[in-house]
This record gives sequence, C-alpha cells and structure tokens, in this order.
Amino acid sequence: MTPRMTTSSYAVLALLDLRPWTAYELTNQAQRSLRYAWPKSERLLYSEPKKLVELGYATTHKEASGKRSRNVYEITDAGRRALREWTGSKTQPPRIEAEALLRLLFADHGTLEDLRGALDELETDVGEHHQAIVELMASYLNGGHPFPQRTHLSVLFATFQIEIFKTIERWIEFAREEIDEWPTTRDLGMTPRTETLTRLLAEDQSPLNP
Amino acid sequence: MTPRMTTSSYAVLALLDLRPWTAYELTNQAQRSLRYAWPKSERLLYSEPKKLVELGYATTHKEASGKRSRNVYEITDAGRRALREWTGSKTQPPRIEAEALLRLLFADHGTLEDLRGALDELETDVGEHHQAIVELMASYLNGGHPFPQRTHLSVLFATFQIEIFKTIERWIEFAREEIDEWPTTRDLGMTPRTETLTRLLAEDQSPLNP
DNA sequence: TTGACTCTACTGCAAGATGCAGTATATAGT
DNA sequence: ACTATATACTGCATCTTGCAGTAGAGTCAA
Repeated sequence: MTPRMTTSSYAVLALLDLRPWTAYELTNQAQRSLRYAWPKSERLLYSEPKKLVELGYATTHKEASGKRSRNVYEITDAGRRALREWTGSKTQPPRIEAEALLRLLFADHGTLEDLRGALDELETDVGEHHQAIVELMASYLNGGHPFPQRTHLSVLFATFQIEIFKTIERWIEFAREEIDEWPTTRDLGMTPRTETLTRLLAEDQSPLNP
Repeated sequence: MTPRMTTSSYAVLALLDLRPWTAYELTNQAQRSLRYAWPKSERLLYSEPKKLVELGYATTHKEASGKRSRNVYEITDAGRRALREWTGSKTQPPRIEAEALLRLLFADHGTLEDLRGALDELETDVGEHHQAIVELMASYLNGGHPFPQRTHLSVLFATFQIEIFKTIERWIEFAREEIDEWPTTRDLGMTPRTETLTRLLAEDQSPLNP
C-alpha cells in the first residue's frame, strides 16, 4: 500500500518547499520552527521525507560531504500541488498536553510540596521556551531570519507563543498564591474563595489581576 | 513482559482512586475532566484499566446491568501506593499541537482566505471548549460537582483553561486585524509593522491591547 | 598522537497511542 | 413496531515515539 499523508507529512513537505534539506537538517529546523505548533520526534522527521519520495512528492539524491554521503530531499511539482490542496482543507482541533496540570487535578493524592514542585517544573519548561522565542525575535532584528521574505509569518506566530507563555506564567503565579492559602491538598471542596472563583468563571471573567 | 506505567496509566489510576468505574464510564469522565490536561482516545481508556489489573493496581469484576454484563474496575492498595509515588516524580514538559498555527506558519502557500479560514476554525474549536468550561462552572455553583470535596482543584484548573482560551481568542482577533493589512500572504517579509512587532517581542512585551 | 567529545547522519525495533470498523444489548421516544 | 441513541466493548492497521546502536568527521587538550 502507498502511505497516506498526515499533517506531519504536510509539515515536512512545507519545509521542503522552502529549500532542499537533509533529514538531519529537517530535524534541527523542525526543532526551531515547528516545535510550538506541531511538535514531532526526530525519528519521524527522518521517516517522513522517505514517504514523500515514495508518493512522488519529493526526490532524493546523495551528496558527498567529505567521504560520507548524505541524502538531500527536494520537493517536486506534484508535491507543490499537494501542498496547495492541504492549505484549503479542514484543520484538526488544537490540543494541549501538560502533565503538570494533570498533577494539579489529582493533587489531593500528594502533598502541597508535590503540587508546588509540579508548578515549578511547568514554570521552568515554559520559561525556557519563552526565553528562546524572545531571543529569536532579537536575532530577527539583526537580519537573522533564515527566510527573510517569510518574517511576517514567523513574527505573527511568535506573538501567539509569547501571549501563551505569558498567560501560563501569570497563571502559575496566581495558582501559587491560591495554594499558599490551602492548609492541605485534600478535601477542601467549595471554600468561600473557591466559590468566588467559580462565580467569576461562570460569568466568564478572569480572576487574574482584576 | 509486564506492561509499564505511562502517564496515561497514572491518569486512569487516579480516576479509579475516586471511585470504581467501568471503562465506558472512564471514557466519559476523561472527556469531561482530563481532556484539557491529558487528552486521550476512547480506545486507550478501554485498554488502560486492563493493564492496571495485570500490574495488580486494580481488580475487575463483572456486574449485571439487566441481561448484559459490564466490567467494573477498582483500585487496589498497591495501586494507591503507585499513585503516591507518581505524585512526587518529574513531570513531562507541556506540549501544544495546533494545525491552524501550522497553517499560519506556511500561509504563504495559500491565499489570505485560506488563512482566515484556519483562524475561523481555531476560533470555533476554542470557542466550544471555552463555552463548555463556563457552563461547567455554572453547574458547580448548583452543587453539580461529582466529587464535591475536590472542587478547589477543578476550579483552579478551570482558571487555567479560561485564561488560555481567552488568550487564544484575543490573539485570533489580533491576528485577523494584522492580516487585514496584508495585500497577500507571500513575500511580505520585514514590513515596518512586522519590525515594530518584532521589536516589542524582543523586549518581551505584548503587542495585544497595549 | 592518542583519546575524549561533540556533531553529523542515519536505521531497527519495541511499545505507546489513535482511528475506525465492527459487534451487540438496552432503553427511550414516536 | 421502528428508530435512534446510549451502553459496552474488541480487533486491527497505522501513526508516532523513545531508545539503542552504528559510524564518519572535526576539535581540543594532555
């Protein structure tokens, strides 16, 4: 059977439309640019270009780099046509995975310290990404964008990331202040404070910095 | 070989610690409560409890519901011990998957209308979740929480969701206004407006409602 | 110059996770 | 009586990840 195109296949195909890459370069590029919209493993990024070749959406040729050879992948016209069709199709719903939040939901199995630890880890993880994107923007100002004509897209996307990271960081601060008032993680239930929060949320209001 | 415990296994185990469930009930409950922290497929939620039984972390017994039988899963003491250990362990970094954002990153392969379409779909998807959580909070006020003693946890988590949804919705509005100024999706590069944005982001400032 | 790292450049394999089709009974509404 | 929906699952193909393993090339230092 011929393989089918997944969203990940289109992501790689879109990268190939920018320029030819080796699979190794694709993994690096995907780390930098796709990571926050469509995070995929290194292993997959090595497999996808092969699939694209099988489907006729890319070609591959060996290049010598010293004594070693490396496989360079290039998009074909059929690949470009496939890309254009993808652009108009339905998107999959977004999806957020955060084990730290799962820990919050079940924090009553552990201590307040466990919960604070989970929040700390979330803060560290988000903080790293946050810093990375701020630095990336600084590099764009010095002409550091690898595809200058695409800067408007990268920057609009970066706006999304910064907003999300700031929101998570503000929420972490808020959550810390809330749990500082908790005597324990268990069986607090609908405290007056929680009722206030619930009322705000039920009216779709933000309890943060009011 | 005995199966190993994944984060998903612990998520199910944590649900089993609340009360005994059938796999069918678990899928429903996971839809309502885990969806935004640890979204997992129905199929997996049917498999995990079996694995827990194999590991000795749960027991199962058949119950008659009319003429049919259903498998009810219950946590064991070993299961509760495993849960406690999990609570103190390291968390996995968070992960956001959004095909609509991928479309934005590669919007220069399509039309402005394609891009607007992707933003519309993102808005619809987020809007549904947003509304659902607001309604859930309203139901909590009427004593609708299935485990009242855990309300403080659910509500703090809901705060996170609402903040994220609001942020995404605000960003969508912002993005729409930005692209309304674009004559096309392609080759705009570092326009004066994009440079202003980049500068703000490089200083870690929010370009939204300044 | 030998050894220790790190970077480049992959592949194989087991296991985790998803989507979908299929099976079947129970119950509620028309 | 018919139909739709909810309950209660299983099998299978495919997608995806993590990890171990292989190996050449460049760098720096003892």
